[in-house]
This record gives sequence, structure tokens and C-alpha cells, in this order.
Amino acid sequence: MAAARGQRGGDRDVPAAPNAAEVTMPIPPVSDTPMQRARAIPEAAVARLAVYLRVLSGMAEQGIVTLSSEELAAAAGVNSAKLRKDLSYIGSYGTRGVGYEVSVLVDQIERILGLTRSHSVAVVGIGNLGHALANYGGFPSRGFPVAALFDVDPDLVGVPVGGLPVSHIDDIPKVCAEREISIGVIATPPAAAQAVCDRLVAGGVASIVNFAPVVLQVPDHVEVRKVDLAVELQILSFHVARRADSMNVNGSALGNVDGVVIGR
Amino acid sequence: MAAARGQRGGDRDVPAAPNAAEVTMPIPPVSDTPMQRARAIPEAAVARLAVYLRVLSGMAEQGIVTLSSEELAAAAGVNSAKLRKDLSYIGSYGTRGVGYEVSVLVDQIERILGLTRSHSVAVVGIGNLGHALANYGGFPSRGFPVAALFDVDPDLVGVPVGGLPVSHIDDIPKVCAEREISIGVIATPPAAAQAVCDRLVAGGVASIVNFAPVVLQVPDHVEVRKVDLAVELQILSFHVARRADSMNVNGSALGNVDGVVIGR
DNA sequence: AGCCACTTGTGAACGAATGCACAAAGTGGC
DNA sequence: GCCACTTTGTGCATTCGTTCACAAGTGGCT
Repeated sequence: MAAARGQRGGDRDVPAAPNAAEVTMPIPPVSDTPMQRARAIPEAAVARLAVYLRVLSGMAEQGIVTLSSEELAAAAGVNSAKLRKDLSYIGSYGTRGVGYEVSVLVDQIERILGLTRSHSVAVVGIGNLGHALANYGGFPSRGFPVAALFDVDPDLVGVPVGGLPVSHIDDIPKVCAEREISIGVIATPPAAAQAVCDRLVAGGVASIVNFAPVVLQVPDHVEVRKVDLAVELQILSFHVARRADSMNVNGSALGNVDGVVIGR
Repeated sequence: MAAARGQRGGDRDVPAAPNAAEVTMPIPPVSDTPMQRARAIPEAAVARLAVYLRVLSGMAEQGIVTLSSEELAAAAGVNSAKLRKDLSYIGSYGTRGVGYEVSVLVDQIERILGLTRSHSVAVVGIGNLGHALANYGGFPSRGFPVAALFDVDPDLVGVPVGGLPVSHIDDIPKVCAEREISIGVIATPPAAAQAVCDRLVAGGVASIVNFAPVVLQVPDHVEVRKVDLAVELQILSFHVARRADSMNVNGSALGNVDGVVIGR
């Protein structure tokens, strides 16, 4: 509804679909963390920081050295106050009257997001989606090398996909431990997802991205992020219905019979 | 951190990267909406309703007729109070002392989410991901028939993918209008995304799912949901870093040298 | 019929996230 | 060296979302 309307999450996010939560680090009355200022960064802000980082990388490539919160906010699709607040969670790296230096922000956001180390990723389920993920060049370049692939299909095991041979899902715990996988991506059919998840956890993986339309049950120390296209579509559907309703209510559905509105 | 820990959004909630917002329908002092009670349903609740719907469908297939909020909540990975509140937004369809009838809930959630009509989907960008989406059987069966495919590549135009011939992206506005596409899915490389988005909008599409890692600029009446794997990975990376930090702080990193923690 | 055990639906308290508005801090011009 | 201008960083009010806790209803049992 705001002027600068961006996108939502998925909540993500939530949503987008956000099971809200603070990322507070209780850190009892122990002194303060020596380096890494990093106190309580709201979950939502973390997601946005990742977006800022991408926008900033693009800016850096274009040779932009300095920019104001207003400019960055516009490019990231958020309002400038929110942007400044988000940045303030990670420290004070701007110069009043001037703005921010792109390279500094990039460095700091990378530091906070833990991108100074690289995190090996395992993809489980080499179907259409798994293939796409295994071949996608965007991750290795951003510090997320795909270091293991798994599938049940015996015909697929051993076959290299995107330069990496596929292993059998029974070997998930062993291989994950060996290759120090930190993030598991589940791209299997729904029925297999929970079993795969359990094996990933057994292999020491504590971070999972789940593309399967299932609610995974995991121990407390494991973090799951869900990506569910069906849910996204249904959320959009809801808003379509909402819009249609409001038109019917204040009468005069602007000439659209039912369904898609063509004009505006 | 709660006991029943589920997943987050992609807010996409957060998600994932959620630009929070109410779904309030101002509906001035006009009487009350005649049918469709549907007043202000929080964005986050809508995302969860979609999840409940999926869980409930599974239950229905298993022949479950009735269940309590507690049971459904457990299966959906949320706490039961939240679940009941979410359901209360759409009306009172439970029976005190007994619980909910699965089929009733399914019907009502489908009604609220606008799933009584089907919504035609267009997929733009028939690369690895686009292929996966075009072939994925999960959407048609849930009321989201894929009715158009687009790509720039002339070699691909005309070729049927998943039974549907690919059209050229220049024809997006025309084809979308003709086939009454209500949802566009962008699966192109980042550089092409904004142009594709503009054409979808020109074709009357007011709901977009964007897989390209770009912030799309759209007019106010268009709704964009972003699905960004890189962001998801970075959020997980953040939490990994957080966890590692806290271990170093209260001393005694349980025998892990640096990086992945194997035990627990 | 009356009581008991159970489960929903929701008011109200709490907590998190957003947006506003301004003081603080720096720059460049004169 | 001072002033006018710009832009950050943040306290505060507000809005949005989650959780608690309990009254109100329902079915089963005696």
C-alpha cells in the first residue's frame, strides 16, 4: 500500500509465512561480545540485509562508490527509514551528510551474514528442480558451493550432474559428515522429504531449505526454511479474490465480466 | 524457539522478506459484506491457511473426518492458539468439545483463498527452473493450470514443454490477455526479469511470483511474491554464524574446529 | 436430567516491526 | 571559522501479530 511497494516474503516468508521470532542472543550478563557487535537483529531485517547485499553488489559492479539511504532504499524496494534502521543493527558505517560507501556496506553485511566462510550445500532429489539447482551457477559464486547430490534412483547414482556425481540417499549421513555440508536442500517428492530430512540431521546438517510441500519435524537446533510454490500461488489467489470482492462491493465492476481484469 | 518449532516463511515471511501489510478491506461504512464474511485477515495468517489446507487434504485422503485444533496444529507445525485464531478469521466452523470436521475446513479455506475458481498460470523463462515448473504436476491438480509458456530463445519457441508449446516473450501481453492468465511466474535470468514483468503487467497480469534475484518495480495494483534461494541460504548462513558465535562466547566449542558442528 | 470432561472462539496482554520526525554529525562554500 | 545544507542514526508512537487464559458451548455418562 505504501508508495514504494516491494515484494513480500515468503514470509517468506511470509512469509512471509513467518513463524516470527527474535534472533536474540541471550548472552547472559557476560561482558559484551568482543568483536562482532551483532546483538539482536530482527529476523525480518536479516532477510532484507540479504537483499541489500545483492543490490549493493550490483551497484559496485556499475562502479558506484557512494550512495544515500534514499537511493539504496529505492533500489531495494523499501522505505529509507526502514533501511537505515536495518543497517543500524549491524553498526554505524554511514557518514552523515554523505551516505554510505558501497564497499564498506558489502563487507559488513557479508560479515554479519556469515558469508566470509563458504557453506557447502547438498541437494537431495535430482528431479527437474534438483537438476536446476545443481546447475545453477548463482550459488557457488556467492559462497555456497554445491558439494553433494543425492537421489534414490539407482540409475542416477554415479551419474555426474553439473560436474558432481550423484550419491545414494542412504549415504546422506556419511557423505554430509565427510564433506562438511552445512546446508541441505530438499527437492524430493513430498513423501520422501521427512526421511531425507532425518538423514540430513543425522549427518550433522543443521540448516535446511525445504522445497517439498510438507511440514518437516526437526529437533530444536535445526533450522528449516520452507519454499512452497503452491502456497505462494494460493496467497496470490487470495488477493485476487479480495480484489474481485471489493469491486463487487462498491458496485460497478469496471466492465470485467468475471476473472481477469484487463484494463486497470 | 518455541517447543513446536516449525518453519519460517519466506517472509517469506519473511519470509521471508516481508513487506508487512494488512489485507484490510477498507469498505467504508457501507453495510457489511453480505456473504463472504472475510474482513481483515492478517497476511501471515493467509500463508498459514494455505498450509493448513494442504495438511487437511492429506488428512482427508487418510479418511480422517474430525480433528481437534491441537492435532491440526501439531501437523502444521504451529501452536494451537495461533491455529484457532487463524481459523477464527474465516468464521466459526468448529464444534466445541469435539473439534473440526475436515471437509468443512477444506471447503471454507478454499473459499477464502479463492480456490473455487481456477487461476491460469504463465511461466516465463524455460530454462532449468522453468522446465521444472512447467512439468510439475502439483499445480494443475490444485487449481493452477499452466496455460502459457514463454522464452526468448527462438529455438525454443514452438517446442512443446510439458504438452504446451512455448511462445515468444514479445507475445506476452497478447497471449496473457487472450488466455486470461491471472498469475505470472518469472523464471528468467535476472537481467530479463524487469522487462518480462512489465510485459506481464501490460497483459493484465496482476499477480506475479518472481524467482529472479531482482527487486521488481511494479504499479501499485500488482502483487509480487519473491522466491529467492540465495536469500534463503544467506539467512541460514546468518543463523549458522550466530550459533557458532554463541559457542565461542560461552567458551568450550564442543570439539569442533571451525565450521560444521558434527555432534550436537 | 444433570454433571463432567473436553475443545472452541476470543478479549486482552504482550511483544515485535514499522514509520515518523528530529537531533547529531559531517561537508562544502564563503 | 562559521553557516547553511545534507544525510545518518535513533527514540517514540503506532500498528501488526502472537500468546495467554478463560468463558461459552457440546457430547457422553450416570
